[in-house]
Amino acid sequence: MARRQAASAGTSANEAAPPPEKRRRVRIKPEERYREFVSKAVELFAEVGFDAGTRELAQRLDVTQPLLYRYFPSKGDLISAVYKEIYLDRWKPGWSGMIEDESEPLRTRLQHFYEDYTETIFTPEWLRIYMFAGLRGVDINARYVVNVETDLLMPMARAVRRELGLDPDAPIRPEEVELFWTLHGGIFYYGVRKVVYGFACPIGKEQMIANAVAAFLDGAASVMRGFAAEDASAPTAPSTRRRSPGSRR
Amino acid sequence: MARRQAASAGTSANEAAPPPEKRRRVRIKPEERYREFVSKAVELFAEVGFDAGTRELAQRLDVTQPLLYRYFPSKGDLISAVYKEIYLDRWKPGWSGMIEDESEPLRTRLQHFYEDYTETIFTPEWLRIYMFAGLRGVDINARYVVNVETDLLMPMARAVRRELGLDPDAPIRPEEVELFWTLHGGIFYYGVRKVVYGFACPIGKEQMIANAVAAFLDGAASVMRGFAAEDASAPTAPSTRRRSPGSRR
DNA sequence: CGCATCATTTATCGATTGATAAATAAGCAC
DNA sequence: GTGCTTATTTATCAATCGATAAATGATGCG
Repeated sequence: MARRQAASAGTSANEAAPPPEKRRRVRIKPEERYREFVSKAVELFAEVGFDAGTRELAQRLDVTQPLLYRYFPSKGDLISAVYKEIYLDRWKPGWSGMIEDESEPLRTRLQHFYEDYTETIFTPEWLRIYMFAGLRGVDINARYVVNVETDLLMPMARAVRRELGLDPDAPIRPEEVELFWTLHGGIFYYGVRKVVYGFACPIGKEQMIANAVAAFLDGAASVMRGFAAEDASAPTAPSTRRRSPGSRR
Repeated sequence: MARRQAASAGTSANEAAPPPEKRRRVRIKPEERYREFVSKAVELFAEVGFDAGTRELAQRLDVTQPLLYRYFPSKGDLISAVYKEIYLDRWKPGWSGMIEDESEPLRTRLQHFYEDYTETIFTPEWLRIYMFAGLRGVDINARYVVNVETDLLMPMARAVRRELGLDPDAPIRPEEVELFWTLHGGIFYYGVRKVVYGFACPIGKEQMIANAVAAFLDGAASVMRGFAAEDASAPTAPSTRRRSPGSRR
């Protein structure tokens, strides 16, 4: 917790930094600089968090700190650019189609989807920035979570319904979405343990996905059949608060 | 991102803080002060993160900032005390017994356990400090994760084995632990979405647990029977790398 | 080559940080 | 009440933060 101590143990003459070291000043196209900045900012913020200093970022870029303010009016704007890079640019629109495309069996589709999805998010950059952003209280994570529901979990729910011979176009119940969240969250948390907490997971990613999907699909079937039975017995007012098969009390 | 601006728009005479406001100075027993400090530090660090200032903490305690350094040699020691409060003091040793006690059906036990466990961890303080600590890279989360495995997940694995008529004393395979992690992580992530990301979960905690446990127990049964079959066909070298029933490739 | 543009650097400000030393006073023992 | 212990405050330091203004020089165009 001690402050960074004086780097060189030389004469602490109180004035004049030891190595003035004329800087080498190269000019680079603005667009390329911008990309450099955002890329390194993603890396730095993922390591340290959004409290990382602009001076440290400039040092990693081999540039002076005020130059950052030519490209980003404030540190907040730099952070917004980082958000965009992680949340928007790395999202693949093909994922929802991948889940609903019926040319392969459901289990295989989910396996392939989650292998691809986790290849995107199981990196220190993605996971750590996602967690840092969530803790900062910005609404971005809440919005991302909405995307996950509409573009990933609801397609999954429809796919499972087709598999079970249930109506895929009937409105998806909140309980169903929540059920798929447990699969999604379980897989997500594997990445957090491995990548963020540095925990040595003894099982490979593919095998973990295979087991999770297998167990989930088996178990979800009966639960979702239960949901459908409830809907059939009371077809009106389909959304609000009703018992689920496993719930007591 | 702008720095905190001058609180009062009065005369910025450059010197002399506007309200000297003699402080009221009450003496409190050291032990009680210590508890006060840790308690408020938990609250503050959970909100802001461990970069929260010692002055802000002192202000919330209605005390001056240097007083903190009489109780904690450095800010790092304060953080350690916060860790202890969250990770150690809030862990209930009875949980593992709760899972393995066979006086109730397994599904009921898991339901009750997770209701109790989530009552402990589904608070802003617990979840946010857990995430902040994990991102700081301290080993505490990795150690906590070991505790979860040995005291929660492995008891669950044994319980399910008994349920299925399998040998509960045979060594638990890594694949099995990993399988229970998906249940645990799925439930955990519900709390993160709700408490940390502020996402409005449409389903109550109890109902979500009920559905997750029901789906998982159904699905886990077949997967774990598959594990046992593999063990039976090759009883030696039980641990390393083998196919699981759901895995392709 | 000379010149203008603008990417980059130097210098610096005011605020805030963790931490230390010394002065002060609240509360208990007598 | 007197006095001692020590919990608490006042004052202050050096480092670091985000941000701004002005000086500088690399590059491309004529």
